Amino acid sequence: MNERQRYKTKQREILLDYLKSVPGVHVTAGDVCEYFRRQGAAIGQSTVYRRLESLVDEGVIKKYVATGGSACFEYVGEDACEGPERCFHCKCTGCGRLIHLHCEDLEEIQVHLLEKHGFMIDPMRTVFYGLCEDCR
Amino acid sequence: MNERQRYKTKQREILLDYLKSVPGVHVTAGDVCEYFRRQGAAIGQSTVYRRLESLVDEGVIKKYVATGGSACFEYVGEDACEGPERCFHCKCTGCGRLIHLHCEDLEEIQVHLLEKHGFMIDPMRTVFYGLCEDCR
DNA sequence: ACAGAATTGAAAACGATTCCCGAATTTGTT
DNA sequence: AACAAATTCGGGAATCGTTTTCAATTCTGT
Repeated sequence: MNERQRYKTKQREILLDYLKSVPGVHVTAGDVCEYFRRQGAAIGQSTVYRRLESLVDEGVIKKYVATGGSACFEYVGEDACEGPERCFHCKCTGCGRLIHLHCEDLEEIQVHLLEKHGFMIDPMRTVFYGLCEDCR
Repeated sequence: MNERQRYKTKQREILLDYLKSVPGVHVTAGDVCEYFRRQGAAIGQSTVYRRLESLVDEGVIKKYVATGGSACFEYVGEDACEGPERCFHCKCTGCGRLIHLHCEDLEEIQVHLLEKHGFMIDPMRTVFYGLCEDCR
């Protein structure tokens, strides 16, 4: 529906580069701002927030809820979930690993939620929290 | 270690009474304040926040957190139909509402994730993000 | 009724995030 | 290269939800 164009700007690029450089690490918007401030790089904080949000929309990074604090972001590795729309993610609260799932059965919950509960889930923004195989 | 005494005050009592009167319903601190303001009841907002927090500590109510918006609270009834552990939450990115779901079909995804992917999802921590019926 | 401890409420402080808006940048088109 | 339109930028102000401050009040056990 909403297919407006994305401009690729310097700010967006260095932000993504930074996130890629710290894989598996939770980073807050504040962390990002501070990092770039130290670097002397020019990114306003509003831009940081804006770009983080759009990267989440694109499924390139994941956003996590920090209980009583600021949101955390993390780069979704290259291990390509071909088309982020079709891919779910699980975050292990034990080891912190981010697990990619492309499973057709899981897509049923999208259908189920939509048809039975009228809720249209957004896989790009949704993360399952729990324990991975190793951590149990 | 820290076993300080709790005083039972009028404010604490009417707050808990209110929460008990709306079982299974998500209530924000703001909701509570507004409700009491309408009632003409005397509870300052700081007290609302403080008492909500201590009720959470005591395990009397549950607190739910999601990105973008205020925390929700819910009374954990004695009857408490199979408890909050058996219940999923959907957060509408449109209106910001946090929606409760206890649906047996949804529990299948727990089973599925566990058996097929070895991942043990924690419903208490997991929130589905997307659009609710009204917002689509 | 007393003393000490805990709670209260109003206002201020606070941190995280969003909004505003004029300026700058990017893109596709001549 | 020059242009116009769309998008993004950044700095500060504004907003939101929540916590803190502090003097006054209320609760508890004795």
